[in-house]
Amino acid sequence: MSDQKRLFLVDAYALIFRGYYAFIKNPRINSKGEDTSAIMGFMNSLLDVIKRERPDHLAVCFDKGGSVDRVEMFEAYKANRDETPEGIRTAIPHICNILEAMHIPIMVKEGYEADDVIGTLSRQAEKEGYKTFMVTPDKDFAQLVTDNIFMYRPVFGGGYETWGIPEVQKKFEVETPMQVVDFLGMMGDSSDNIPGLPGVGEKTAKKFIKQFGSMEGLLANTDQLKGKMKEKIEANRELGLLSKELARIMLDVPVEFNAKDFELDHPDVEKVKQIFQDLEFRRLTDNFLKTFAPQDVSDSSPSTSSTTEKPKPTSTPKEKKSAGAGQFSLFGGADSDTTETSSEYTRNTSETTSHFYQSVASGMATKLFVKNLMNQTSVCFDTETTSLNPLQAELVGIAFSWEAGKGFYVPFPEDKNEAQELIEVLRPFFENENIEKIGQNLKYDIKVLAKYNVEVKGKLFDTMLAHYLINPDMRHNMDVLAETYLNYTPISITELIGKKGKNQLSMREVPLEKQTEYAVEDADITLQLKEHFEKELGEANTQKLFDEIEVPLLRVLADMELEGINLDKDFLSSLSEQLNNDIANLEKSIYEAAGEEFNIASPKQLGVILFEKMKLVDKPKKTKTGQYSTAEDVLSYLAKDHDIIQQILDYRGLSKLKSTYVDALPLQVEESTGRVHTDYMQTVAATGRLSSNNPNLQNIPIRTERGRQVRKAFVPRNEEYTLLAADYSQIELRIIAALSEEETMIEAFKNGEDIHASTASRVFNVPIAEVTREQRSNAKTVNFGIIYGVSAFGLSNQTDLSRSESKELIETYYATYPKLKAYMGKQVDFARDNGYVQTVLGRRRYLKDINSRNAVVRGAAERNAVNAPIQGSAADIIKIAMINIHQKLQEGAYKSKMLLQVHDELVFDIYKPELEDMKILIKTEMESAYKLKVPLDVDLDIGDNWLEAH
DNA sequence: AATTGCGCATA
DNA sequence: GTATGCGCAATTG
Repeated sequence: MSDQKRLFLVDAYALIFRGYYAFIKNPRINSKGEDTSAIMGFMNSLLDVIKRERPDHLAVCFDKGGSVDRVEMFEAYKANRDETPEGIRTAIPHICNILEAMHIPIMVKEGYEADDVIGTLSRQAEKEGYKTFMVTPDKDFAQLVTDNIFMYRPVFGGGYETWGIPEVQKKFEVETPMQVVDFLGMMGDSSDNIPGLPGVGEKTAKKFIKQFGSMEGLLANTDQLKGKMKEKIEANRELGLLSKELARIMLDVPVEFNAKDFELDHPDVEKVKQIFQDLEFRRLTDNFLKTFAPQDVSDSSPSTSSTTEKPKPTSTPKEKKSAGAGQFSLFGGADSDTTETSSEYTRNTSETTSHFYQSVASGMATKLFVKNLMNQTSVCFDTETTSLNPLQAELVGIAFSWEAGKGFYVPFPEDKNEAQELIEVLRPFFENENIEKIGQNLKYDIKVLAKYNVEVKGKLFDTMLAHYLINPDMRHNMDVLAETYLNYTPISITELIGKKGKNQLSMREVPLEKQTEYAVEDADITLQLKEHFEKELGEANTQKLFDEIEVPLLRVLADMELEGINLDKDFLSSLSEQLNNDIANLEKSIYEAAGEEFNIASPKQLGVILFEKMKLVDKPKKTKTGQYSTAEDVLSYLAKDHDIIQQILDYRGLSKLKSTYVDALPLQVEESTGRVHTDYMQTVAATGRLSSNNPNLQNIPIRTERGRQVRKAFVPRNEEYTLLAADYSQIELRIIAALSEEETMIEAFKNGEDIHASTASRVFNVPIAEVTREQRSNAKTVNFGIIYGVSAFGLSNQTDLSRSESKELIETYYATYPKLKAYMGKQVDFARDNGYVQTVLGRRRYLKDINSRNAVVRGAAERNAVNAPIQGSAADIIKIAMINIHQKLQEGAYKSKMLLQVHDELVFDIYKPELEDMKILIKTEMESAYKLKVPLDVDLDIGDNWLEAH
């Protein structure tokens, strides 16, 4: 560890904003009526940094008067930023006073931004042999990073991450941090109003950086570009260069780094105490005194871990992280869970890690292997197949691992009979109740094995599901997990079988040796991930969710997917013909009205016809890409004045219907079963819902008469069966009523009232019998809106009400249901304090933006805080119902099957003789899945197709 | 052949 | 206002 001096440069406004918004919903106001939120927030961060890092040198940098140079270059620079809030402006003088009393130097330079001051100072310090840490969340600073200059970014939930050169290289895909300027210049930055190059976003910018290295490189080589992109860039040379200059942090601010002045000195304790007292800070005073107590701080500081590392924190991260090993926190006292220790490392791969992977080829060896396998208590396995579609997949091999770094691969013969013989040898393992099976996305393996008539029994541990509960917002690919948690890069599948498309190999064509390396590595890594996640699941609720909901559900979903649903192809093809007719007719009259033929489906061409040729409107609305907007709402508005518009809308509707459903669905019928098998994704929706794809059976039309017809194509297995649809009535509204304990609403549900009419009767103050259709409809819109976190603006867009009428309606609504309002506020407060919200079963959704200083971003997080527990609890409840129903169906050996889930609805193929039993079983299980203060109500419908069963 | 934005289907 | 997935056009590789 070096004993290089460490300088911390704090980006004051960034931390002040963060602090201020942390308290925005319940601001700190002292008895003098001063809003002290910003001061409190900032001081907490500052003390936190000092406590964690014990810098020897520290300064706080402010902006002053904005950047004269930048505004001179570009008038709009930062023009669309909100004005500084009152609470922040008044805080600044106080903060300066405190810093002064703490003997912490304040660096400002009129006409320069803090970025520039920090940039300049960090370079000067570097020359004098310092390591500099720029304390800021702002990504722009990445351009300043060098071997000796780091970003020290606060991350949500407390803690910091350090960005050195490797992090910047990775994050921005650049070779040197300096290229971040080119990158930002190319793609622009809307919050700073850096325009960027038109048509260049993140992807293209990264590509250009790799290809040309810089903005100048790009502009000098536009001859290598083609088409539209070439034109646009050549036409915007100046803009590009300007953008780059705007993005560049200046390094020549007339300030001077004087080591002596920046030394972290002892504060004038009395003076600071006095100021804090005037501001009425109690806890902060304690915190301050502890931070500057002369003794060893790491023992007294509450946030430090109990490990007895030396109190003096270490310097720049240097250690190599070893795969699988616990992370060693490089900043002595820092919280190791949230401090990301970086980084001069290369990631491990199978080439740099010792391992023992072996294939088990001969019959004799296989028998010995299975004998060994059966002695294990917990084994990770992974199937390799010829297809991602489990119904078409043939086994190519199965990898097993039960010890990190070791594993075996059993290759499968191509001959079906021989393969079946081999699986019989392995059957005892899979069907053993006492051996735990570990895997990544086990639903897939279970489905593949089911096709070989093998059932996977015993306890399961799915690393993908585990990670979904631990961190629902991340992706859960094994490759990503391995890199994140094990610092290990597995062999990529493309390395083995090539890019998707023409020359892609089947796994079968890969040499055995490579199959073994790849497959066993997967099993090995998954096993190691399991060990990691097992600990993280520790939280009582999460563990329970995993064991009692997600893992059992995986088997249920596998069965539903294997079952599929019967589709009436003939019906769809006749529907398709009808649609074709109608579309052709519309097409004809549209071309007539327009006077020419064009692609109606192309918004671009359509816009030109409508607004340039026909000039239907004086000043047409444009989209942000500069085209005429032909969006639904714009056109609907014009529809009553122009027949052609209505025809275009009809055309669009019918084409969409035809292409997305009527023509697409029959193509998804699985040849081997003659049925449609959707794939439920258990780990994509952040709220805990399932999603469905290939095909998506959760968005089959129902609202319009025409669209609804598609549902007729979903039919029972045969004449002996009927379809049954069971859906929860108003489940989300019942949940919010129950969780908020809003008695008025709870009573309405208990009495079985029409909840929207009931709401209307109360907010419009009329007897329930006299509620008009319009009143009920408006009440319904608000009821739904509440679940999403309504605004008056949103409501007036959805109803005929004006903005002020909407506002009034919302206020009356809250007055009618005061506890509902209180509940929403509580959720937001909880999120602010804890960084997450949770469902009835403790499923968490983390909301990193809940304290954002951007009002729009923060607002979205607040709506999430209200919506996620509602939507997520509903998802929890139906999952419980599915598991219980599935179990009952198995226990009773019923022929009836559960086929589909559509968020609040379950669809079954019912064997007619079982119908009465099923009605009772399904309704009972769904209504009793979870006990709330409001009864759950389920509607059942039966029919010869999905439309009738509704 | 793959990515992006738009528009639109569901709960 | 929440949560998704998919088809098409447009644009490039």
